Amino acid sequence: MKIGELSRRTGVSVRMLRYYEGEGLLAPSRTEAGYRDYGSEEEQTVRRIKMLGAAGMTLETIQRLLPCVRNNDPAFTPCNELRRILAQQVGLIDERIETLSQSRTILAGYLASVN
Amino acid sequence: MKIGELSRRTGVSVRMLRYYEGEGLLAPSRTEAGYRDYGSEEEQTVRRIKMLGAAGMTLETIQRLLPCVRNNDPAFTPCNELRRILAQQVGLIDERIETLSQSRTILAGYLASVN
DNA sequence: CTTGACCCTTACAGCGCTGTCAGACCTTAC
DNA sequence: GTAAGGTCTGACAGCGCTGTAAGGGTCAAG
Repeated sequence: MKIGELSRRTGVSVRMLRYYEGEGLLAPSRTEAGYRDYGSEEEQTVRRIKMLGAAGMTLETIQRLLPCVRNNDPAFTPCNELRRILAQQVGLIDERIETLSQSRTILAGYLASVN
Repeated sequence: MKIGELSRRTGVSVRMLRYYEGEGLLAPSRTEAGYRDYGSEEEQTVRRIKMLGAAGMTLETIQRLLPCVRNNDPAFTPCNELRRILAQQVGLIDERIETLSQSRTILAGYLASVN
């Protein structure tokens, strides 16, 4: 399928699909005319990228994760990597939540003092 | 005092002090030579900006808040504004925390499925 | 053949800061 | 007078996407 259709099916903008490719997350074949040609494999990948992205991961991080997620054959694991990265990401999120909570406390304090 | 000293005393970089001014949060007088000249009033303001900033507020938001915080004379309140903004900010933070929590759940799910 | 809908690449813009560099002046002290 | 250190303005860069626009091919239907 061509990029427009993939975009419609995944809800990812054409712009971003091309961007994914530029960042090395996607490598669709090309028609003779130079049009990107995606298979259902790629569609799957895009959905995964979208999920991981929704989880707050950077494209760069997702890229390191993708080769592991692609063949979820558990035997193929140069991907202890995977666990490490995921755990690290969770840690990162926890930090951010912690920071926000502190901010919340500060502001709530202000707010209370204005009552 | 000159900008360098204020920077040292508040821990805010010279760059950012000038930026605050550019954004209208600060308006130090100038010496004949054109040097910025800050008083203890301004130092106070910078500390407040720093706090609010640490609480995740945008400079623009802080700017709307400052005139209220400056004269904490509670009688002088065109600043019901203040309460409104603070409450709104807290809401914003809560939203972000909620989003992050969802992300965390997603990733933790992945992580568990890899065990 | 022409039109409209897609596709291609390249590149600029914006979010909200923050660092850094360049070119030039001021001030203090030796 | 000179040198060091502080200050001034203005401008470019980068973070990680994301939209948009320009200039130009491709493909299908009429």
